[in-house]
Amino acid sequence: MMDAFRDMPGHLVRRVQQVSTALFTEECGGHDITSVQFAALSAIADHPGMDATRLSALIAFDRSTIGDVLERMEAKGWLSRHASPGDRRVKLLRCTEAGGAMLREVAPAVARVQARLLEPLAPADRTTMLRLLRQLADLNDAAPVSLRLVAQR
Amino acid sequence: MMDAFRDMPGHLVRRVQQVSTALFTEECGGHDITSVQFAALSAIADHPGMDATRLSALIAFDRSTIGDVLERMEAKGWLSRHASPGDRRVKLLRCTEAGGAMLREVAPAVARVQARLLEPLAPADRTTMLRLLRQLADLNDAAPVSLRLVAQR
DNA sequence: TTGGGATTGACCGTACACGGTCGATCTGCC
DNA sequence: GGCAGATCGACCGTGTACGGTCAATCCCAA
Repeated sequence: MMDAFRDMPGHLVRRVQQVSTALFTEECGGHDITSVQFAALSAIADHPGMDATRLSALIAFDRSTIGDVLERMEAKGWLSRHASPGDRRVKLLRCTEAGGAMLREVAPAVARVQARLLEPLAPADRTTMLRLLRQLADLNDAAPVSLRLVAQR
Repeated sequence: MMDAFRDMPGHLVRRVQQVSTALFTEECGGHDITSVQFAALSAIADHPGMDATRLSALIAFDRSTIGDVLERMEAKGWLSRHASPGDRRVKLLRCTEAGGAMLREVAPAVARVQARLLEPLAPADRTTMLRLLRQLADLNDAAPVSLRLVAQR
């Protein structure tokens, strides 16, 4: 079986991920933002005062990684982290003015990424693809242990 | 639009990638092999005497990364790198006995990963998903520049 | 034949993924 | 009231992604 891995769903998903990243970089590269940072900033703007653990569950992030991502975004002035009055362990996240401006600025480019990603499919297939992706993604049974534990609460 | 990014194809693809990785780790974690290393070893076994650049094009790898991956696999004794007689720049790749044994050993686990990844879909949808993924992945137009350049030759 | 452009692998820097640990802190249960 | 267990953020180690540079080498054309 020559090059059997080429038809494996796992490998294909990895390649589509590559395409997605490449499109994002092409459309938004000039704004010094990554797809991961956009998702995080977007979620923080929608849920002001959230802590990092809740954010990681919301956007399916590894808790170990999110600290670095937030630090980079804080350095760029897109968000603020301040201690929670009720719980001294927690740092609450808020989107700054600059962060909101960045979100509005890249929104059209992000929309283009999504459109271009599914563009090669027939219009009917695009809807199907979205439905199937959602089905696979929503299987937290298969999600990393760290995410699964959080999701159970 | 609350949490709009949750329905974006880019975000969904990222999450499916996560599921895929988690399944691979769960099934093959005990063998000290990653999905990336499996794809590389598999390709080398199918194409003995290939060089690293050709390998990176075949399995859609970044040329900058593949050196480290190969080094780790060489350290585990799964492959050998020796100079090409014709071109002193090139290092030819070959799968060792131990590498071949590892491939045979994990093959059933890798097959289970692929099955489990698509398991939540209806049988008819699995075929569709594979077709759509292939369609999106084969768009080298959208592939990273480094890969596109190699593919053009 | 020689020089310029292309190719190869090594390397660097940054960003992310994920499993794991640690100290500080909160919470529920006895 | 106090202690065990859970949680939070910080941190570490390894593996991967990707853009970029560099020296060595190859190849083609002038």
